[in-house]
Amino acid sequence: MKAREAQRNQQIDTIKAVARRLLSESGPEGLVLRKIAREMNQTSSALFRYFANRDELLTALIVDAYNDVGERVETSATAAVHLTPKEQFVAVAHSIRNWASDNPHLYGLIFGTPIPGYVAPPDTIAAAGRVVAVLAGIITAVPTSDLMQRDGDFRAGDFSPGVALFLPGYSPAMQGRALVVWSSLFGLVSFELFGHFVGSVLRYEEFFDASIRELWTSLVIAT
Amino acid sequence: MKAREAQRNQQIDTIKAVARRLLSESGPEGLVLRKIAREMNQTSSALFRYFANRDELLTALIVDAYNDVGERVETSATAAVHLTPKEQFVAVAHSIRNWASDNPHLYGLIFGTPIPGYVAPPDTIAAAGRVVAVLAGIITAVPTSDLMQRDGDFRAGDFSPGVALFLPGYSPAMQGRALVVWSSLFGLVSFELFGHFVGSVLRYEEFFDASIRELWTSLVIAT
DNA sequence: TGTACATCAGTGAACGCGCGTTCACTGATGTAC
DNA sequence: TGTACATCAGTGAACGCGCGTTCACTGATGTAC
Repeated sequence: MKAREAQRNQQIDTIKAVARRLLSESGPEGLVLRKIAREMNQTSSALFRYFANRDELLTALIVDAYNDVGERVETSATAAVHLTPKEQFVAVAHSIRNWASDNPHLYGLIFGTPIPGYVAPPDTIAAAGRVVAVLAGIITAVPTSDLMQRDGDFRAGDFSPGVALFLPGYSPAMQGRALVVWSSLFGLVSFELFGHFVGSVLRYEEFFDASIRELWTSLVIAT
Repeated sequence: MKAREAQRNQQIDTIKAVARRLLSESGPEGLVLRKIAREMNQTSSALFRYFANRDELLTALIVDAYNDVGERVETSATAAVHLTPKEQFVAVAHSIRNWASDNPHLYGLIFGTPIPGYVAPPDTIAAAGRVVAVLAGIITAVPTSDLMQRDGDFRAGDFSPGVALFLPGYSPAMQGRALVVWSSLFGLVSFELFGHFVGSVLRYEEFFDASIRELWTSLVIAT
């Protein structure tokens, strides 16, 4: 029972690894079961012992991807815990960007255009929350007196309990700004990865670093 | 010559219209030449009179999409020309968001995950510049004394002549902030459209409005 | 400890399907004198 | 204005290909007494 189960798990890992490589080479439509089987010197029908169908494999890859960024982000946050919140934020932002450029195909899978007809299962949602939790945690570490007080145009009631879960007790304005910073961070990564900065930005990493610091200033009072 | 040419153009338009519908229903991989032909009650080989191959049709759709947002943005900017720069920016931002939610499949095509192996032809680049030009134009309309003076972490030389073309004579910090605002705007739209705000945001349009105003404050001195 | 039985991994053939693209062709529409 | 010729749109058959998934099967690995 032990040996068989271990071998089974290893087989699943191999399938996913090959699938990831195909994905990176030719995108979601290049993710072809028969190709995977061929690369493993197996019959395509053998794959159905491990995944009921193509969609199930795709889902596994997506969940893995979320957990992969999640882990990377958590690690970098832990390593930066002795730094100022701002530097923690910068470190975490870079870890997201690095993960994205190490795994552009996976990044595209989870932060790019959704695959039509594909519906994310609950697993995905839990895994997706890890990055958000880390980012919210950093904001939580900022002394309340340092936080931006201005209310801006965010009014109460614009948000659901979702944000409040991560930033309980914070003003709607603060929650709103946090959401903006969160999505802006991914907007920067997407624009770089998807080629929209070509011709406009030269040294991407430096630009990203400065941009992230710029975003942070919308959360705290200028020092 | 006249009649035949007109009919030809109309035929091209029909093909593209059907292609867009298929795209919206089942994404890029649902864009199948034989399906298009079937819907037009034609043979699939007839399509090759109008597009040399599938890629050429895709390119046409992409260029059209860029021009479509471009036009929409230019129209809304013209209509808002009598307003303050901030309100112009807000108006233009909403026009982008509205276009995106009217044409989510086209938005995904140009601002989502790039199609692997597909290389954008120069036509695309020119068309893509229209939105950028409008956004830069609004910044240009702000009196210099109202612009954010702080340099932040943006240093000279981080950018290529690309930005300078749209914002000539502005400080690297200002150019950098403009790039951040630009990508953040699309980050907000993408997160909303691609489902990453589900559970966190309730009233999307209000949230977007407030977010855009928040972004603007990074460009101008608080009033 | 050895044997009978159950479980599981992988095979190989097949089903039914759809795709992009080519090519020789027909027939209608336009052009030139 | 009428006729000969050229251009173009669309046809239909075919090429070569690959796909996801099913199913009856073999043979090896584990389990229970």
